Amino acid sequence: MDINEPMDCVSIYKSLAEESRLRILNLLRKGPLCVCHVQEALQMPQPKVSKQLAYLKKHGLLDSRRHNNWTIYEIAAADESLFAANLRELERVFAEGMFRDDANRLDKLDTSIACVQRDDACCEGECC
Amino acid sequence: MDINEPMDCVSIYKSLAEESRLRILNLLRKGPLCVCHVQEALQMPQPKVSKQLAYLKKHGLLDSRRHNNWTIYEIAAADESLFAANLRELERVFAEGMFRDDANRLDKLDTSIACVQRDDACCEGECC
DNA sequence: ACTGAATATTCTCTATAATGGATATCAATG
DNA sequence: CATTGATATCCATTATAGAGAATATTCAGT
Repeated sequence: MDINEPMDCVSIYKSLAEESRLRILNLLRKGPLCVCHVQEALQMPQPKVSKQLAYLKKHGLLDSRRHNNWTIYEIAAADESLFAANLRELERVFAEGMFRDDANRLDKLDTSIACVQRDDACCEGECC
Repeated sequence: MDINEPMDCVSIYKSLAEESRLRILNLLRKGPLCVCHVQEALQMPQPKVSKQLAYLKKHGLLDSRRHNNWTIYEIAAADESLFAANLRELERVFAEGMFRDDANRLDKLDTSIACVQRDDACCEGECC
């Protein structure tokens, strides 16, 4: 993602200027996730999560791939861009404890029966 | 400016998520300016410039001081913050030529009769 | 085909913020 | 004290985006 136009910058900043989207980035920085896990960790209604994920993808911050019934989202590769720089900064902010509750809920999901051992566990371990 | 709350991050990103505000930061990165010079360089209506400057000050990105009739705005000191990091990144983006026309108009103002030699020149050289 | 789970889209409502024009304030000067 | 230039605020309008509910789509398995 290369920055030439003002709109590129504005688009990135707009994408980052919403709390639920920052919370999503906080979750995804550790690795890809399916929508349902983001929904669980954020404790938000599914349409809202889906819409914000779509927003971030539309603006180039996320990639997604379909895996059976699940859509796996992950942070888009973004070396040397304004977005990459902000990811590094946010990493620092997140590490200081912002959105810790979300991260804790996600951690429980990752190692819990609900994700790993249920027969409807998604992605066969790829995303959890 | 220390970042602890999500709103701090969101507020900074919102502040940066508008083209005219980025154009203002591009002008101010070289030093303080009064409103009229920003207005000249951006070729925007005075109320719009004034409002965006007020917005940036309200959200902690700018400081201002009164000097006779003029209000001098400058970028707020922001070491070690998310804003500081983005200033560094924007410096790079601006240096690549974004908003070059604004910078050129400002350069003309800085060395022109209109600013330096007229008897209503502001700030006695402090800001131009 | 039908079902159910996962995800996406649509709709309406609401809140926020930007725009443009007019006007108000404020400080210096005549 | 009236005026002028510089700046700030107000108002009405418009545009954008988030919220919440309902519905649609997609896919695997039966």
